[in-house]
Amino acid sequence: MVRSVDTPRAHTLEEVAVAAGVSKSTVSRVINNSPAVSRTARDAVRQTIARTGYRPNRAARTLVTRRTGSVGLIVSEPEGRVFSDPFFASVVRGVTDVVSQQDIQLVLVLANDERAHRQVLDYLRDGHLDGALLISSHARDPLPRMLVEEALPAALSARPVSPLAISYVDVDSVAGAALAVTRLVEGGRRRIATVAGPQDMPAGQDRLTGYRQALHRHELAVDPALVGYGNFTRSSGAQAMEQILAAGTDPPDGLFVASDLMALGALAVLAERGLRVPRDVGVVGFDDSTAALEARPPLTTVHQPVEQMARTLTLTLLDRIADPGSPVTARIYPPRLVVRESG
Amino acid sequence: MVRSVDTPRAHTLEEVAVAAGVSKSTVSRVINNSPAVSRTARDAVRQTIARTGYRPNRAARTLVTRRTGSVGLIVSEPEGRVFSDPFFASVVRGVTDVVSQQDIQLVLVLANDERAHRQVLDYLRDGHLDGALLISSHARDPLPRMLVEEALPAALSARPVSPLAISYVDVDSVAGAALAVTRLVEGGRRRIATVAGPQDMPAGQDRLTGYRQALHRHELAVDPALVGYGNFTRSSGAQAMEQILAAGTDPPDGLFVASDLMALGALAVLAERGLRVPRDVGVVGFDDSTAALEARPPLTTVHQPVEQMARTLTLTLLDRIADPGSPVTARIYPPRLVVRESG
DNA sequence: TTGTATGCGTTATCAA
DNA sequence: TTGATAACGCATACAA
Repeated sequence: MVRSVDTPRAHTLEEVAVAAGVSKSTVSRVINNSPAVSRTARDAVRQTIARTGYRPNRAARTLVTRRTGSVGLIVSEPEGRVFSDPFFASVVRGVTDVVSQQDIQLVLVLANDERAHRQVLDYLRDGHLDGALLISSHARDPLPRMLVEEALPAALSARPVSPLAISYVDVDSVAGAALAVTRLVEGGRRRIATVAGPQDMPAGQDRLTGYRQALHRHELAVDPALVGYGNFTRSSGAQAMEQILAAGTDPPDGLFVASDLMALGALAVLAERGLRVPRDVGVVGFDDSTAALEARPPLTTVHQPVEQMARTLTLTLLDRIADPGSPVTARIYPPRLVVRESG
Repeated sequence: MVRSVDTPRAHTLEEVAVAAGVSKSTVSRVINNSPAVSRTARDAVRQTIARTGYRPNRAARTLVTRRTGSVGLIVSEPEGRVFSDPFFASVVRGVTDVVSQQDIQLVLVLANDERAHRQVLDYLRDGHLDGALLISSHARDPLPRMLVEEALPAALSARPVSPLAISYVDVDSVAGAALAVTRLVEGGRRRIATVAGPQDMPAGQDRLTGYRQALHRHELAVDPALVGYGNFTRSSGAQAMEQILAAGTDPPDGLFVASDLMALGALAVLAERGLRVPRDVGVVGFDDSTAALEARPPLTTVHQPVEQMARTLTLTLLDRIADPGSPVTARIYPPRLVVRESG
């Protein structure tokens, strides 16, 4: 960082070599941490690099190593719904955290349609991207399978819909939902409704499954009228809630909402109807990030350590890029209840 | 796209040249649309390219042209608050729309601290990035000035705090806010409150200014008790609203909220307090995107064509990258009221 | 442990 | 209008 004023900045490896009195090869070795360099040579090179502020040319390096040092963040979701989701914010933080420390670039790619899917594959095949991080893919998203078939380095931010030889991280949504509903039951609630997620996504399916499991386990009936469906957005949560309130004879005394954002929508509707939380209705949600904290009243939630998951996911991908033979891994995070006051 | 099965894929310019029976130079010229190529040569090359599925190597090209074909999306905001803002989603859509059509990569960079700021500058200086798109910078964000000082290609998503020789797009927030308040006045409201934005951001300042202007123009007093401040997040909107309701003797009969997300927070508080919109309180907000559509009840808003602005912004940057001598431009979009039902 | 020489795939210069 | 040829900056096989 410190470099004397009269030292001209070195722009190439060769300039560093000359200044340090060694060959280009030696400089290259030092930069790439080759062990086959003498202490004295290494020190000399390191010093001149520091003094001259030299930084390697990425393109030149890529040309010979066939590595770009950049990975794609592929948002494979129709019309960027993901973006306004706090879940996404956490993912980005986790990913950039890992990536920026290793001087790797994160390339943002929106892949909504067929054409965009092909583009992603081309990018990987052409070596513009070393690997791909896939965010929030729907059941019918063909991208994960395409990536596996072409053996391109990739990792998913959630369990793939059908079994696939691809690494991913996820939370145990079944257990999480069951945990939420159990808490409501143990709090004395008997008419427990749920605002469920989309049933073409594992996260949506699993949370509904967990809800059902918990009810069965406590010998409570599953009333279809108490189940509404949303697509993880705030407004869809509100709609589902309205539907539940309209359909039922009695309003529910407990509510499990399958996502953060939907919880906000559902809470707004409850407030509108004059239903107090948790006096009238106990609510437990899923916690993607801070939205749950903003909920009014504060919401008891099943916590998802999204940022940490994203870090793990990124490291997994980088491993795989470095060593294509590394095994496929699946990391399932256990659920944890964060009790605030509601529910 | 169509290419016969027995045609081996061409990976280099040279392979294409051989297959087409011309020299590398000619192939290069065709690819770069040089006019100095005969029709016959051009056709031959184009055909073989299509047949072999050849695509140029980005790194090799970058090495000689000094252009990476990628621009940075710099999110210079503490702790990615921007991410959960629908404003950001629209920006990303607009930017990717332009960028993907030109086969330019979008590199996502979170620049929260000093260190990250330097990194952005380094990236640009080192030529890893051809230019930078800056999102939502605060008053004390030094990045815009740093970019200008080093003459690095950049564009801002909003008017810079202090005058700077840098291109940007923005909406006329003063006029927009005035438009909103005027509508409330003309609807017969007299005690008009505002949930204002942060006063260290132009968007926050201007909207408060517009609010004041409109009140003055209609000879209504500005009551400090009717002004609350948020930071553009949903929860801060709720807090500001609570503060206003707590402070005042009478509740307001009109409300102007300086942002989309804050409006949702404010509406939730009104609902909680049993204040009906628009019966008790007329509300007009600012429309960053879809959040306003999700507002319950539907909100009359001052519309910001964020996606289009982002497209313009991107094109501006690309122009500047192509021709560094191109003039600095500022595009201010006029406000437009989208009447839904409230207000 | 070090240095020399070659090649990565393009674009650009120059001569033909 | 075309083609040889020389960079671009780096990593690496090989020789020393």
